[in-house]
Amino acid sequence: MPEFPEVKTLVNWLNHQDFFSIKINKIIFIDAIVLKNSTKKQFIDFVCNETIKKISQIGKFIIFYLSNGKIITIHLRLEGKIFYLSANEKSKFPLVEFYLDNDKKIVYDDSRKFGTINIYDNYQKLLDSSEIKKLGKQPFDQALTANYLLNCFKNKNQKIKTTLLDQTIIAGIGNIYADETLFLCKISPFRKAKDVSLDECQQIINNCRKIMAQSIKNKGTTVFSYQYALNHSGSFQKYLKVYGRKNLSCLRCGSTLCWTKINGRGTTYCKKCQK
DNA sequence: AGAATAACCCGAACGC
DNA sequence: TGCGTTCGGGTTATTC
Repeated sequence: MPEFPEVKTLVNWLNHQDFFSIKINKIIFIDAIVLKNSTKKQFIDFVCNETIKKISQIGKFIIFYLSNGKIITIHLRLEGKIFYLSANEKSKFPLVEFYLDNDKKIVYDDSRKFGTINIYDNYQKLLDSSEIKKLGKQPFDQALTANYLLNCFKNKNQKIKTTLLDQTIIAGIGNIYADETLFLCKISPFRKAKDVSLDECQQIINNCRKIMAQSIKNKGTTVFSYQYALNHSGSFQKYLKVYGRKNLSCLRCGSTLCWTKINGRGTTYCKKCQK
């Protein structure tokens, strides 16, 4: 499932493609369920005859800047993908196809149909939108400090695993990197967030950054069907220490890794070395 | 108000 | 082979 490193990998890949400044001629909807703040007609009027100028990322959101100053956001949720294909190629689960003036198309593909696409008239409206405004600090933001985290955690009665998944605190951590970060920090996922110390907050930040940087180098983690482009997968799954290793031995102490659900999320951890 | 849970969705994996 | 059931996962809405 795409988290910050996987979205980063995708955005890097997209920024190396050749569709910039090429006119979008036509939009085909296979299923418009992904449109959250516009109708099909509004979306077509908004996008057609424009070009893509730049692509960036905020947390797990992908931001497309168009030639008219307008903005499209895409959130991949669980299974969303963006492909750049020849006009006559077909992806497996296309929902929206953007046909360009070069006989190619950009496809939003999503077997689960969980992803979201929103449009904004300008950058300020994006920043003021409910989906972006509430986001917390991004993993590599200088403003993500131990004191910031401690302050966010101090009244949280939730388990730390749940709190790490809260996008209003750190924007970009998902289930894989939450489990991996807690393992590296030797913190039990069951600990209450308010009981995490300042020093541990710093460790969470350091280890989260370390592991995400490694993942980005390896073009993300491929589990389930993640790929950042058609037939391009990441390889960071080879380096995961707990996620997906239920019942295997802990790489640090050798005891058997446990698996449980914490607020509905699968959680893998080492009972012996995570306190 | 804060926290837990249900709902969204459907392919894949599993059970019979 | 084929049908039915279960599961998962990010986020929001709903319930507790």
